Amino acid sequence: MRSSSTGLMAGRTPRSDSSGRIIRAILRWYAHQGRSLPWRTTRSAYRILVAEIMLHQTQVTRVLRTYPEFVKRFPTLRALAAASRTDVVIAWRGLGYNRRAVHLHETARTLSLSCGGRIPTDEFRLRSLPGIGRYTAAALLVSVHHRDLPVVDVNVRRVLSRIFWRLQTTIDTRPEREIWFLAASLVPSGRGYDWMQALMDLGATICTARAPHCPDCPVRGMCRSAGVLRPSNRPARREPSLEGVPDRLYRGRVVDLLRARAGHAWVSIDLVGKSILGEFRREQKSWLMRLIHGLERDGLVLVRRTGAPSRRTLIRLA
DNA sequence: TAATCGTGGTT
DNA sequence: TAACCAAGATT
Repeated sequence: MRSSSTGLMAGRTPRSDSSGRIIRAILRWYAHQGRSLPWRTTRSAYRILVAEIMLHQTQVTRVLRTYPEFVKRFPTLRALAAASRTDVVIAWRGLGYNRRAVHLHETARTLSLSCGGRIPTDEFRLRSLPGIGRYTAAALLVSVHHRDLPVVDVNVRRVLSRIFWRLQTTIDTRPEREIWFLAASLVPSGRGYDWMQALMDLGATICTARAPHCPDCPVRGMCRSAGVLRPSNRPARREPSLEGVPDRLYRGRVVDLLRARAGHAWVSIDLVGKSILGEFRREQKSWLMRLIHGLERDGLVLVRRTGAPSRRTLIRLA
């Protein structure tokens, strides 16, 4: 039975009468227009875990470039656990958010020690793992065990917000908790997996953030925001930067440099500074050290100081 | 709960 | 180029 008739949405969500039609229309669309992705055809919980972590805040097209090679290099959870962190970070190249590689590696080691190499079926055990939060725990339970649970990511939040509320601009969404509540009432029984994938595909290809393609949408006739969303003019937030280049980009450059020199042991921070800045001036040293200590905190690099007389600071991948 | 953190690509 | 964006996590 479709959830539209369960009464769970009483008084809280608009159009509860038509949600069944909306669900069916989206599932039908997904059956024909859904994307074909490698982590949708595997039965391996490990491979699904890798994909989910890689997909955090990362476009599918970018994950597609790295994922196949990564799971070929580390075909099982145990293989990943047995690898060195350096090798895992190197294989992570091109994905960004390098801390995710550290977290994934930690998770692999934890699970192969304590859970016999199995992915937990318990939400709270999953969420105790580094880098796994509410979204990822739910996504894993749905993808691996085909549980009928709500899963809310940025796509689902955007799509459901637009369908069920009449929004003004493309950046508007309803609050997180409202969407989780609504999402829980929509999951079609026995089809939670398809439903999750369908919503994400719709959000990624039709109901996109900046320029939704409403005419192509399977629920254009039932969506409260279809055709009415205006672009927004919200001012952007400033971020710390050195001469216009945000710090976060330099972080990535430091890791890239170390990746390229893997096996060459330690690199002095003067060389690091020169490499990423071109010219490394004395007054930039404290800035660079702050950057490097951040990487150290994240478990990405090791820092070592040599004694007198040279007193240099050296770093390498952890 | 909202703000912050954090990469790399696109527009 | 600056602003925006992408299968979030954390505090």
